[in-house]
Amino acid sequence: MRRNIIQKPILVILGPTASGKSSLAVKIAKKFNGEVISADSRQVYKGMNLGTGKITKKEMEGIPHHLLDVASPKRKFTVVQYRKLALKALEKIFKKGKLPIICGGTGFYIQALIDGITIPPVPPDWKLRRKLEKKSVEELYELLKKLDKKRAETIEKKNKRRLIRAIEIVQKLGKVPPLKKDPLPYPVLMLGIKKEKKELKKLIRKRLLKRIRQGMIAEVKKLKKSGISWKRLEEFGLEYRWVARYLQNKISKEEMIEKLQKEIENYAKRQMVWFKKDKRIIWIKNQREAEKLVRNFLKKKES
RNA sequence: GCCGGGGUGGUGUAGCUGGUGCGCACGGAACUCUGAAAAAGUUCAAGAUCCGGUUCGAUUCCGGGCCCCGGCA
Repeated sequence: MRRNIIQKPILVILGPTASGKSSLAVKIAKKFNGEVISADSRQVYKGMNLGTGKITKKEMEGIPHHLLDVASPKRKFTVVQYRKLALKALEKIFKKGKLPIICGGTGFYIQALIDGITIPPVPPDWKLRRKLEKKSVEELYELLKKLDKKRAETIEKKNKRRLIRAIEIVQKLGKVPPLKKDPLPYPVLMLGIKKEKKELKKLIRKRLLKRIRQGMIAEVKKLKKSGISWKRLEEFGLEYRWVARYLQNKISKEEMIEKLQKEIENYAKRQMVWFKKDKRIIWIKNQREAEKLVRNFLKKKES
C-alpha cells in the first residue's frame, strides 16, 4: 500500500482577521485538489455572513466548504460541537482522496481539532452557571479550593468564567481531570499569513467599509427581527455588538465605525498572541510561498 | 449681561482638611487559555495641573484670563 494513502496530509491556513485566509485557501484547494474546513467560531452560524466576513458562494469557486452555517445563532455553539463536526468533515474529505484545508482564525478551534484537547464530558449547565454567577470571584475560588484543591492551584484566581466552569466539572465528575491531548495521527502543515501591522489596519478598514456598503447593518437588523436579542448580538461581539448598539441609537454611525475599527484591530492582535505560541506555524507572505511549501509537504509524504 | 457649577494626562473622569496630587476607564505594550474563544481574565509602562500671587509647600487659598454647562434676563 502506498504511504500517502495512509498518511492523510492536512493543511492548515490561519492568520489574523482580514489577512486573506479564505481566498488563499480557495486558490490552494484548486491547485491541490482540496476542500476547505472553516475554523471560525462565528461563521458557523446561519444568517451571519457580512458581519463575519464569510466567504460567498461565488468566491468559493466551486470548492466545497465545511463547517459554515451549521448552527442557529439562537443557540450557543461550542468547541466540542465544532470538533465533532470537523472530524466528520475531515474523514469525508479523506475518503474522497482529497486534501483537507482547515482555514480560519479561531485558534482554540484549530487547536481542539488538530491537537485534540480532551475537554471533560460535562456539558454546560446554564442554570448552575447563573447561580454561581451571583457569587464573587473570591467566594468561587474558595469553593473550588474546597472541592478540588489541585485545579485551584493552577486556575486563574480572578477569572470568574473559568472558576465557574471548573466547579461545574467538579460537581459532575468529582474533580477536574488532568489535561490530555489526543492529536490527529496525520501529518499537518500549518501556514500562517503574516501581515505588517500597518497594512493589516488598512485591510481591516477597507473591508469594514465595504461590508457596511454591502448591507452589514441590514443583516444585523434582520437577525434582530428573526428573534435574536440585543443581548445575544452583544455576545457575538465586534460587528454584531457595535452595529446593535448603533441600531439602538446608543452611538452614532461614525462612532460605530471608529470603535469597530479599533476593536477589530485588537481582535487581530489577540489572534496573533494565540498563534505566536505555536512554533509549528510557518509564516508566509504570499501565495507563491504557500504553494511551494504545500508542494514540498505533499511530496515528502509520498516518498 | 447677571447668578451658579465646572475646567486635571492623547481622551473621559476621581480625588477629604493646603503637604511631595498621579486613582479609574479608553487608548498603548505584553500575556493566559480544559464545552461562551469575536468569550473571559491577568500584568506592565507612560502620561496632566490656563496664567500669576500668597506659602517652606497649592489640585486644594487669593487675583486675573479664556472656555464649557445650567438658570435668569
